[in-house]
Amino acid sequence: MPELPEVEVVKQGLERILLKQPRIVQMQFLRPDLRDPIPQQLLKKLEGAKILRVRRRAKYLIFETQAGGFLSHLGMTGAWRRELDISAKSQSGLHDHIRIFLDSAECLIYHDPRRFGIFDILNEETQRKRFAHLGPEPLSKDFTGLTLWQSLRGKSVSLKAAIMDQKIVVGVGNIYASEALFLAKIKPQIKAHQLSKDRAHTLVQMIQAVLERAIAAGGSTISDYSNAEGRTGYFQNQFKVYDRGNKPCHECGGLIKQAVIAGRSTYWCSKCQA
DNA sequence: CTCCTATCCTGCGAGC
DNA sequence: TGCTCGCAGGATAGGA
Repeated sequence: MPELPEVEVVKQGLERILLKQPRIVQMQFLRPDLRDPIPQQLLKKLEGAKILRVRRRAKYLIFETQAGGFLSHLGMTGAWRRELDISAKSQSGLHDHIRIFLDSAECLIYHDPRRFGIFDILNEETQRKRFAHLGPEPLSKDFTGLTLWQSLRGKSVSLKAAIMDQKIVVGVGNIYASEALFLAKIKPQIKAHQLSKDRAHTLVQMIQAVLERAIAAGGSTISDYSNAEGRTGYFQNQFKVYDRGNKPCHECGGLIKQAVIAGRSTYWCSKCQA
């Protein structure tokens, strides 16, 4: 489901919900069988603590409490939603995995049909495991044409696979990789090391542009994404190439092509991205 | 090392 | 209408 813009929008929604720093009354684990088993005992220790703030790193949400932090990765189909005035005994939905009851009479519920998501305690070990290998944030000053160009040296993978590699830059997934390459007018199939410094500079600008526009549009809703307040995004209406195989390019009228690159569906304009 | 493939899951839409 | 098949926003282990 979510790439950086969607996770960022979820974060912003959670911030509004958690503005008054509610206390965790209870963490309830309905289905601990996510990608990795949820460390329930460690997380239970956060009961009673106030949630101080929510951050985002890459596609992870990080919740900070008085007693330590925890993290959430939405995988493909993970979603947080808020419900009001429900009890721990109330019926849960089929794919509801976690419920966090707050002293504000609200409840945060994590829902994830495909179970690719991650929910974990935040400590030195998990930070190392989850974050140590991650590259720069695409919207930060650490991500420039020069740093991207340098990190692609010697890489023979396709450029599209490279910008989806979280070690090169975080947050860019399958949709925004195709969209950014279209805006930069670069063919996704070229080898990563073939990108010139000039075009690396352009690509960085276009990655940043597409992510910022998507955040402003509330993210992209393909089938089931919505933010924590239940609102869907509308950036999917602005896709230039993603999911537009065999359709005309909005810019030049040329044919949008589709192929599998590094195991993922990829879209590009046969004329704009020569 | 680097790169590629298969895999973890469920749900949904296309096509028959 | 009902079935099967292929594919879906991510990340990683394991093999070449």
